[in-house]
Amino acid sequence: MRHVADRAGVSYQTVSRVINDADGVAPQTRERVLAAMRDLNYRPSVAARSLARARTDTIGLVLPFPVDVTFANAHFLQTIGGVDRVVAENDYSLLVSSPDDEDPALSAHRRMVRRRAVDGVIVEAGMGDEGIELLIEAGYPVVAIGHVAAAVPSVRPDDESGAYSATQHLLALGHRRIALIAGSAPDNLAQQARLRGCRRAGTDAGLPLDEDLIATGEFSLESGHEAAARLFDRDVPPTAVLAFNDAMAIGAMRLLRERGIDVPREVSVVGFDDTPTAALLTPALTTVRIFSSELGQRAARTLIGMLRGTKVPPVPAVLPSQLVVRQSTAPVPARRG
Amino acid sequence: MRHVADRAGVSYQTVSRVINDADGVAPQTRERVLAAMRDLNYRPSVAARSLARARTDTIGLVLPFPVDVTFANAHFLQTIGGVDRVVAENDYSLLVSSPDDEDPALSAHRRMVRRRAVDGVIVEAGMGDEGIELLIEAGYPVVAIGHVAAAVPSVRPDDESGAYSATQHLLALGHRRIALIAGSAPDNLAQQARLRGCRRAGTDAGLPLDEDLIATGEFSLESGHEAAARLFDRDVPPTAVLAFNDAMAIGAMRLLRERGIDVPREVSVVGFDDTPTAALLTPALTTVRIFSSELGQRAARTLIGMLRGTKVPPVPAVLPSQLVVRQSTAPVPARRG
DNA sequence: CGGGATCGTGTGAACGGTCACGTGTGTGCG
DNA sequence: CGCACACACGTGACCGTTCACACGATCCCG
Repeated sequence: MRHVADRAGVSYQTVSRVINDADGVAPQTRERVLAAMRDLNYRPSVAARSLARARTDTIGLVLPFPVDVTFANAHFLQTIGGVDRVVAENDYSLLVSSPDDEDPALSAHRRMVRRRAVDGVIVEAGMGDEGIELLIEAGYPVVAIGHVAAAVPSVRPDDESGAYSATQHLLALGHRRIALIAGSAPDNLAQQARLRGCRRAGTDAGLPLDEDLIATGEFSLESGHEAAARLFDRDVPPTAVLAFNDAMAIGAMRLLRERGIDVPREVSVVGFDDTPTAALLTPALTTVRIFSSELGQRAARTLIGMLRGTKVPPVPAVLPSQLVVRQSTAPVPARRG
Repeated sequence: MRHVADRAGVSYQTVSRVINDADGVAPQTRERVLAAMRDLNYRPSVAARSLARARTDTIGLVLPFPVDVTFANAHFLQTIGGVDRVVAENDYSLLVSSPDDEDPALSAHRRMVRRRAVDGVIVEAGMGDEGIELLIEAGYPVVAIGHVAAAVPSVRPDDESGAYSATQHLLALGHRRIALIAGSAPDNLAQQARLRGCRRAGTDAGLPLDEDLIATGEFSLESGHEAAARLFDRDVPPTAVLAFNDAMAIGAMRLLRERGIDVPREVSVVGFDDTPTAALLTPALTTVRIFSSELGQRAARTLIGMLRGTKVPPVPAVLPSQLVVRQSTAPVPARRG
């Protein structure tokens, strides 16, 4: 309905100029056009615009899990919050796609590819990389958040060194029986990096970790609770627990409280992520901070940069992680008997 | 690049037919076209398609808060999870827009309107209705989730009766000093409905609520904790607490535990929403179930129905809420002294 | 006082699809 | 054996923008 708009005197390409505030349009003409647009309550059509410009100003976000489970994880919550902010600041829209039940590994990507509706895609690493390959084949610029093997730019926390320093911290406090509550997907790269960090800290200190003390959970509070239950049912229970996210650490703390085991006097607990609630617990949780929101922001900025023509090499940007020592860790209690 | 596709023998409108699997195309031709599409790795352009069809097959979702705070609320998590599922099932895409800091009440809606990129909009009620009006003026079909005054179809839980039955439950257990932990936005309609329900339960029983025992929070665990602290600092503390969401109820329970007050023996606690974790607490939380996911699904279905031509009157669909009695409520302890 | 920049605006052709038709085959029927 | 009709496919126009140009004024300067 642009011929309606040029009822305001001029011909409709001039209106286009005004909209894209290109130069080469007289101030008064501009005013006239703007007024007409306002009067007629005119909104340009993105469809036509993106057809002509061959871009949509929309970026896609593919989630590793259904919306309700993805966002239940505080880390994803934060990263995606960061993405959203940057995306909005730069006047892009955000199109989300989440996997369905039938094909968790690929459906979200596939849906994103099928309709050519976005300029680029941010993917939260979670499952394998086949989905990412799909997107690349389809010609999308892609940046990943988290640990991926695919040859795309990515941003991720330094999982290994985070795990390393957390373990080191516990070792320094005298702990020898350190339990891990890891994730249950052995092929997850972030998971592997963290395990590597833990083990390396052990061997570096000449005190290798007890592999029997590795339990797994689903990154939920409940699964942390259950994993802790298994660990503390053992004949010789651990004196410290390092969980691979805060939710599981909180679950473990809950179990310890139920069993009347004091944290940190009897058992130390360390989390991962530094969720907002970590600081508010009693005792406040010692945890590895990974700057989730920054991760998301950085990913979004990288992608937008790529869309604007910046060449970005397909290497991961690694953001440092940082151990935040609070009240849930303490020296190992003196051995009795 | 459709002329590339009809390298496969036919002329490019036939390809269009194949894509939209319209009838009137010979099976073998169809096969030939499909093969060609596959060979050339062809994907139709949504832009062109939506230009020609005057629809985008995308629905917009406007959030009441930034992504990270919206999804931190379990209720929103569930509703939007429901929306997402239905949207995906019906082959629509989901475009999300969240408010920025400058103009929380309108920016998300405005951004949605500016680019005419969606066929219809689902809005999570939160702030006022001006944003919704904006969308209506722009000509969008809109359906709201939650309590709104605007003349649009909406789906919402029965807040009033939920609050009513929760209060009634506490009264029936003999509680007389019932504290409320409400939200802090007095003009929120859901909030008002819940308060109305509580009060009505009181007056119906001839035992009006003590208005002094109404504290407010921000629907977070921490704010529930703080509100409870204020309530239990009083000379004559309440014997029951009804929080307007589960997170605040959990916060209250945490405070009570810190103070050595047993739930439910000494104080009963009731939540609202029936978050998945509510059942997993110890003691398991008595709470008002509001079927959040169904709310979202229903909203999405309604909107999609509207997009397909169904006329939907601008009245709210009210889903019943239902009190789930678990272990956090018990008869008021016998008065001592 | 005329000619080349420069500025403001109009022109035509895409962009990649869909849709309402029109046309050429093959089939069934009288 | 010829007619009507269904079916398969091609034709042209259009959806609402942007873009590279062409064009006519205006301006500056020699």
